[in-house]
Amino acid sequence: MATRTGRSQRRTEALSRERIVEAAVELLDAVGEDGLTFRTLTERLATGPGAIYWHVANKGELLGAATDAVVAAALAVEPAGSPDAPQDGIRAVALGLFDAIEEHPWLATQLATQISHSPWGPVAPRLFETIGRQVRALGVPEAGWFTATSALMHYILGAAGQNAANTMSARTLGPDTDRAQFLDAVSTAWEQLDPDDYPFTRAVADQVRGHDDREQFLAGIDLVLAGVTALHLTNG
Amino acid sequence: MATRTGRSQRRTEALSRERIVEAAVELLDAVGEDGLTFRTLTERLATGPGAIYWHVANKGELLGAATDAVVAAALAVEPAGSPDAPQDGIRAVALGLFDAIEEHPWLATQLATQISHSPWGPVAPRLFETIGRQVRALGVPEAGWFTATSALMHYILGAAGQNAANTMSARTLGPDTDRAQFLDAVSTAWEQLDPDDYPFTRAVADQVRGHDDREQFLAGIDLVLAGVTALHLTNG
DNA sequence: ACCTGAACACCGTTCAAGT
DNA sequence: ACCTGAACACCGTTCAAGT
Repeated sequence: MATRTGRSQRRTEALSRERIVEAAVELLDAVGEDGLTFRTLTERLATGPGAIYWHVANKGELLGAATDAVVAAALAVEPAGSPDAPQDGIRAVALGLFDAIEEHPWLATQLATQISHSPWGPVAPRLFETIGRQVRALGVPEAGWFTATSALMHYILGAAGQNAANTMSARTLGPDTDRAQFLDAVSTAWEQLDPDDYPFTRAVADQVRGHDDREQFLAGIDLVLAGVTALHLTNG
Repeated sequence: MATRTGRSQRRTEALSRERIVEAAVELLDAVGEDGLTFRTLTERLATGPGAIYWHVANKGELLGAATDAVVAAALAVEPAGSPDAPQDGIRAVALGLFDAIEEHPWLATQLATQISHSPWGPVAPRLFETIGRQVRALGVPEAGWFTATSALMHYILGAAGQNAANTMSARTLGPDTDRAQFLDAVSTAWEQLDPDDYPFTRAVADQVRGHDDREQFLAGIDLVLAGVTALHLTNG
């Protein structure tokens, strides 16, 4: 009668750091950040906590490794050949991260945590390098590399995370609630804010309705890119 | 002999949601996110967990209230009279948040968590409204309000958070480690990355050395503002 | 209405013991 | 070298009982 969730049989393959990280990612995707515990993880891997601690120092390191693995996979898809428009390279990287965060909603919070708890860890440099190469390909002079790359990085992480939050919220409202319905709900909620305290937000509420979020995300990228071009007189 | 930490005597003032939130902020500032527990909080307030749960639904709500309180205070300082250069309004708001995150480093992670866990909560609209008003004052046409405001908001939160992380890391390295020394350490670490995998980051490492972070932060703001101007032909 | 504090279920982590 | 699993300290939360 005891319900066997997943693969709780005796394990055949040997344990390894990669298998543990892989299981952690699957668990994060399936049950979210709060659902990943050493209990659920050991059950899934059919082992004990001590075995996991043999391969991984602690939970923080495990979350870091899971984050890095997903980010690395997302950035690896980046097309090698540069397209005719140099800005398409950045758009591709940005959309890759956008999709990854949407597919793994826990990624948004984890990226913020990783970057702010250990900026010297593997995640931050990986992101910085990938985005930075596209900035360089854009023809930005070296003096502007740091500013342009970090502006793009912060916008991408923030906007994609915000968007994943919207997707999650829509799911919470009901499994059949789609994005349009949710944006409609947000729009309506904003329109009901106090007119004295929130005149701007109320005024903008209507714009949110009917917006395609991917398009909106790219509009933000283009805005930052316009700033890069304006300040650095890139490819005239 | 028992060490009485802080004000663990019998409490005189009545408990209230505000007093609880205030104590939570003080505790977060003093001992960080992990140090705030219902144990430490009840000790500081000389009460029991049940008393706190009478005023606050759960820990998440408490963290949300603490975040909102600090953000509201930071944004309230915003100067009422608009200066001659319209961009100074945005710079003032941005620096206000920058300073708040630096003073309360837990704010960076919490802002990300709050915005991504409950975008309908008080924090996100408050930020959006305050930044948005400055965008409007800039003369941006209504069609661009949403894109411009969210681009600025995401850059501000990301860059200020990144910076707070640097400050914290410097403190971890040693109490007498100042920012210049830390940036030097980061610069050196980046220069030692694999040349094949991180050519861009290595090339930019030298720029990081000797940069003033506040100046760097404002450079990013100006980059996004340049994008706003370029795309919307604002106050040409 | 507001507060007390013991109790509960659960968490991350450790470690002596096995192979 | 790698894994087991009981045990530990601690956490957020509940709730019957008090005032």
